[in-house]
Formats: sequence, structure tokens, C-alpha cells
Amino acid sequence: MLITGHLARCCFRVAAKVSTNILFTSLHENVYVQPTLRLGGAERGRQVTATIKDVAREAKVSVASVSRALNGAGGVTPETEKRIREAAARLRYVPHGAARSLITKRTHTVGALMPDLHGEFFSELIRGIDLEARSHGLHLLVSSSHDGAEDAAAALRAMQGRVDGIVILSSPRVDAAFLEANLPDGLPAVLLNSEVKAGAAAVLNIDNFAGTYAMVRHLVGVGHDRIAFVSGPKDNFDARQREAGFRAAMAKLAPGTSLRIVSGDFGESSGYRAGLELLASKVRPQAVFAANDMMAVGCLQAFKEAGIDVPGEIALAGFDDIPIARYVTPPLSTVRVRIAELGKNAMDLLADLINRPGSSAASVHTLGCDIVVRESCGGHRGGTSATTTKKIHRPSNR
Amino acid sequence: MLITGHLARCCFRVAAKVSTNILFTSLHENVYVQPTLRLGGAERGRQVTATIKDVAREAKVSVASVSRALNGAGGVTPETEKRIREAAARLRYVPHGAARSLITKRTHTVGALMPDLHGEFFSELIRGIDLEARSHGLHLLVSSSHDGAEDAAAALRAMQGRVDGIVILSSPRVDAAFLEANLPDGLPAVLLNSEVKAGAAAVLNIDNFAGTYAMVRHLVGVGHDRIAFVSGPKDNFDARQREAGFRAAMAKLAPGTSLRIVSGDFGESSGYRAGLELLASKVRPQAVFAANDMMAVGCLQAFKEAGIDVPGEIALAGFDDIPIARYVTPPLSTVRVRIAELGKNAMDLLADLINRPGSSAASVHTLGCDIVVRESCGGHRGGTSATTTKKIHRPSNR
DNA sequence: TTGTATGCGTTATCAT
DNA sequence: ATGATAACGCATACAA
Repeated sequence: MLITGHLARCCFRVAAKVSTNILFTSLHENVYVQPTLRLGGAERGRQVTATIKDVAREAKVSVASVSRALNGAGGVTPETEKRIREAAARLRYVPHGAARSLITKRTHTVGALMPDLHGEFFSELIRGIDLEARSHGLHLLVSSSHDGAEDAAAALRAMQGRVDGIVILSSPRVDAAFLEANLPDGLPAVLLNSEVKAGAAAVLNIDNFAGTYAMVRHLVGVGHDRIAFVSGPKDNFDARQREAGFRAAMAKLAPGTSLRIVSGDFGESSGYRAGLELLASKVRPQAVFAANDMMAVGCLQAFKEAGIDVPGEIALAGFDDIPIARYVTPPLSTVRVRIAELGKNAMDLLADLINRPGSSAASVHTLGCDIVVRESCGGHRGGTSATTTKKIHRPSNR
Repeated sequence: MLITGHLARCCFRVAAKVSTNILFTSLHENVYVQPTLRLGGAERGRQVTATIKDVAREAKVSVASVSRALNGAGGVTPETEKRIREAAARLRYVPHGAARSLITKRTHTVGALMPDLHGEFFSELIRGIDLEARSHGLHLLVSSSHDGAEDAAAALRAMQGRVDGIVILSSPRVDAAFLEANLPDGLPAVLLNSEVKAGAAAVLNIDNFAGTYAMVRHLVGVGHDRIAFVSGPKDNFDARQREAGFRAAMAKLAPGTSLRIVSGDFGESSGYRAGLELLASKVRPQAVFAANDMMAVGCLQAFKEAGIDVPGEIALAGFDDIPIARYVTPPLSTVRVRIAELGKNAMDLLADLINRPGSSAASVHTLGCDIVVRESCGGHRGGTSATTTKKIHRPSNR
């Protein structure tokens, strides 16, 4: 829609396979010239990794002393500890994670299981999780990109014995039944964006309901009455919550108004179609609230093509605050989800669950959203708001 | 710049801590009602995970037979195998990864080490890596979000014995010296976006040079002569290559033109400043080529505010093809980097390195780019082009 | 304080 | 075909 296309070769086509390099050279100083460099010391033979035994031999002590010294368990003379540490450093000794976790029962690793996600949401979530994991001394085993339940189940199985806990981002496929069948009993788990309260798992959700509610309140506040809603896919938990929030808000804040809800699928083009459909209505809405930003962007495109002024003739709002929202014309008002914080909180919850088994088990948490008022919804005075994580419900299941 | 602000509360503020839930209920059917659900069978006691011994006992065979049967190593009667499989299924037996890799010397896991990256690039890269890893039967241990060399070194150490190989995305901090000091000798590694050819590691780069060159050719082709360039940070490899490509292209395709290069830092606001600076020039450029899209977007903002028509008065082009590029007005012409493919190729290279040690070692590969012609650079006939990965150089270091 | 010995769960090498 | 047993690298209870 926005782009059209003819082909234009980007790279140099030359006969010889390796000559691209040479061609560059002839054009310019050769950017591919690279410093040759030997890595590591390449000890004799294939001794690629030193073990605790090697260190023990080198330091002329037993493996037990090496273990004690390096783990700070005490019971070792300062001088022998020094000797051991030096030997370890000399040999570039690093404890073998698998071996250690075999006896320790701790992998210091958490898993992240998520559906096939593109873009900002995924990266921000992982970012939040990873940062917090590191601060807890945990590593992150990621398994993303599965649409199928079979994929996800396999990934879950493969994590057995490799993780101390797991963060699971729910999806239509990874639902209650799936978790019941595949989530190992006793494995600390945090469910993100899930409608199930599953066993001992903690649940952390986005406050879609309140976010939508607040946006409706803003729209009503700036004088809009007939607000249409573009809903998301029915099998999506977020989408359902957002629609519920919209219905509740309208019932409360604009009572008596007949609800206008057209369905979309979170995709840009479904938003475009919804926009066209709304324009064709007998009574045109004063504002359109799309259940996510991509659909709002599609709407905007439809309005632009029809020559409708936004927000002059129709106000527009979205949900998510994807980066694009700021850059469309006019900039899109939306509900911001603090994704990295969601990840961070999930990780905190999980760490707690791991360190104090049962502590946060079966608790349900909710992360508030902000609304970001930009130009697309009229009554623009700008700004954002923030709320904090609130514990909603915590049955004493233990 | 684009957003201004007043605060608007998004969530309901109520006195009681837990009452948000109740409030919602009073507004609407309670969206937080969640099905209670017992997970797993909860075998007796704390037997949370069955081991191979349990299966052996259950099937009345030795652990050796269980191992053979489940690994398809042969040497086991169909009926005993059946009995073993049934016992395993009954006990929900899953082999303990750590224990297995201790003896196998294979973790079936690869590490991904990357700097603190936001947005699309990170997510697409991980996506490409993860998808391909899965198809190779490998898992992904991610360690992202370090700016410091110390951070990265610690992450690298922690991967010892937990991964069979590693993909490293270079950054100013993770450079030749860093790798020499920290990359374990003998560990299969693929360096992404790196200017060093390090030991036995394979290197995979984006063809920044050719991408920039092609875009300049396009700009010149549609009649622009005085093309200004907004460069990126000097310590960034991509930025340097792109500038080199620009210089080379201009020298070849627009000889005699005096070069106009203003420096930026890849950030939007530096692009904005560069835009203002260029507008203030005695001789205004016909086209501006920014070393990345964010700077181009900043430029565009500066031009818009100055009332300059794009592409009418000044053409504009960027690099990366971030999602935003399509949505600004006018849509931004740019050089597309196929990031997921980069990740996929890196993973392929690594899998090769793992399975056939030394096979792809010390090879250098380059992934071509596409140019995407949209409206911002004039001469708009639309479209993209694609090139494929080409092997540039492969010393016989083995 | 230090060393010896056992076991973690698995695969591999022998026997039988 | 099957079973006993020795690794794998580490931490730890116990002995010295």
C-alpha cells in the first residue's frame, strides 16, 4: 500500500566469485582488510578446557581444596587459596556449568518461552527479562518463535534440567490445557499475559482493562461521545480484555450511547478496512479507538485517503505505543505498555519463586499502563501517566 | 519534540490495595476471574523429576537398556523397547540435560552474546538465529544488554561448558582485543559485524559498503548531484563502512563534486541537527543521505519544520529500513538490511563449525543489502532489490 | 586445614 | 540382547 516497486540492484555483480573484494579495493582503500590475530594460548594438544583436576595438580592440592577456595566456602589458608587462584587463572579455569549443576541442582539459568513475535514487544520483553536476570545472577535460555503447540511442548521438554525456572508468554496455543499437559510440576514458573491461574505458577498481566478504560475516559473528557472501537482477534487475551474495558468504560462514562464495534485482527490492513467501514456509516463516529496501534495506523491511512482530517473530523487512538505511533502524521494517541518493566517484574517474581519456593506461587499481578496523549485524538495537551504494579489477588494455596 | 505532556492517570486509584479487582467487577463482568487448575499429577512426595533409574526399575530393565532404547541406539528387542517407552511416558521421564551433556560433551545449545540493543534489529536477529538453531536441534542461550566489556567478559565466561558454540555481535567494546582475551580457544564462534578476523572464528558482515554505494548510484541516477552525507559514530564499524561506501561511490559516480559530510551519532536528534546545519549551508544539497534511518527521520523533521518540501526541494535517504521508515511522510527511501537472514546465516555457519570443526573457520562472509525506493528521494518508481550472501575471503588456515 | 571418597544422571565400554 | 560399571566434572560429608 505504502510502497510500490521496481527492482534495483544493490550489489556489484562481477564475474569472478571472490572479486567483489577486489572491486572495492579498486574503488577505495580495501574495507575488508582485517587484522590477523591469534586468539588464546592454544595449550598443547586439544586441552581446550582445564578442569578442576588440572588446577589441583597445578596448585599441588586436592580437588576439594580447589572447590572450597574458588567457591569461598572457607576452611582454606589464605596462602593456599592464593596459590589455587593463581593456578586457576593461569589455566584459564572456568567451572563446567553442567557438571556443577548436576550436583548443585541449580542451573542458574531461567528459560523464556514465547510465541513467534516480531518487533519491539519481543525485544523489549527479553531486554527487561535479561537485565533483571543478570542482576539476579541468572542466565537466559530463550526459546521463541513457535506458533504450534507441538513446538512449544518440545521446547518446554528440552528445558528440563537446564533451567531453574521459566517465564512463559501465553498465546492462543499456549493456554491452560497446554500448560497442564506440558508444564513440569514443581518447576517455578511465571505466566505472562495469561488468563489461567495454573498450579503453583505466578501470573503477571498487563492492565489492558484499565488502560482502555482510561483512554475512553480521556476521549469522553475532551468531548467525544460516539466512540467506535476496532477490536482485535477473538482468541487473543489482550484483545478480549481491551474490548471488555471499552465496553465497561462506555457503559459507565457514555451511558445510553449505542456501541459501535467493528472487528479487526491486530493487523494494519484490518484497521484500514475498519476505517473504511466506519466512514461508510450512517452516523460517523466522533472518535475511533483501535485495540492496537497497527490497526490505528491502518485507520489513519483510510482516513487520509478519504480526505478526512484527524483529529479535526475524527479523533483516533490506539494501544501499545509502538515506536511508529510517534512518527505518523498526526502523532497517535495511545496507551503505553511498559514492556521492559513487564519483563523485569516477571523475572523478579521468578527469582523469588526460585529462591523461596512457594513464596509468590499462584499469585496474580497486574502491571498498569500509561496513556500517551498526542495530536490524533484532539484535546491535545500532551503527556503520559504511570501506574505501578499492583497485586490483585493471592490465594493462599500453600 | 513530538510529544509534550501533562499527566493523566491511567489506572483506578482506590483506597484498598486489592480492590481494583472488585472495582472492575462492579463495572463489568469480572475479567480477572480465572479458572483454577491443577497442574501435573504431583507424584508422591517431592519426586519432581523421574530419572533414568526410575524408568529402569519401572520397566524392570537396566539403565543401560533404557538409555539405548530411548536414544534409538539399537540392540534392544522391540517388545522391551515398547515396555521401556511406556514406562518412560508413564513417569513423564525427560532426560536431564546437564547430566547428558556432561558425558556427551555436547550441550546442544549455542550462545548469543550481544550489546545492549533496542528494537527491531535485536528482535529480528534473535528471531533469525533462534529459528535456524531450532532447525539444527540447538537451543539458544542469550546474553544481551551489556555495554561494558566487563559485563560481556563475565557473560562469556559463564557460557563455558553450557554451549557448543557462540554467536557474537561485535560492538565498540567487544572488539579484537576483547575477543583475544576472552574468547575461549577452540570454542566455535561466529563474529557478526566484526572487523577482526579472529582465530578460528568465522565472520559474517553486512555489506554496508555496497549498500551505500547502490543508494548513491540511485540518487545520482535520478539526477541528484550534490549529495550530502550524515555519518554515524566514528567508533561504529557499520558507520565507518557506510561512510567509506559513500566516499567511494561519490568519487566514482559524481567525480569532481566536493564532499559534504556532517557527523551524527545514529540518534534521531543528531539527524535533526544535521538537517538544520545542511539547510544553513551556502549551497544547499540536492539530496541528503543519512547513515541510518533514525537520523534520516530527524533530518526530515528539521526539513518539515523549515517548510522544505521532501523530495521536491531536497531528496532524503536512510539506511536500515526500520519499520518507521515506511510510515513517515513522505515514506523514506532506504537500504534494507535483512536482519533475520543475517541471524539465520550466522547460525548456519556456527552449526557447520560445530559439526565439522574447522570447516568454516576463519572464513569471512558478507550479506548483501537491498535498496528500497520510496517517495523521499524523488525519481520514485518504487521497489526493492535483493542480493545473496557471498563468500569474500577464506584463508586456508587449517 | 586438607585429602579421600561418594554421588549427581547420563552415556559408553565392557562383559555376559 | 542385556546388565554391571566406569567415566564425565564438580561439590561435599567425612576422615585425617
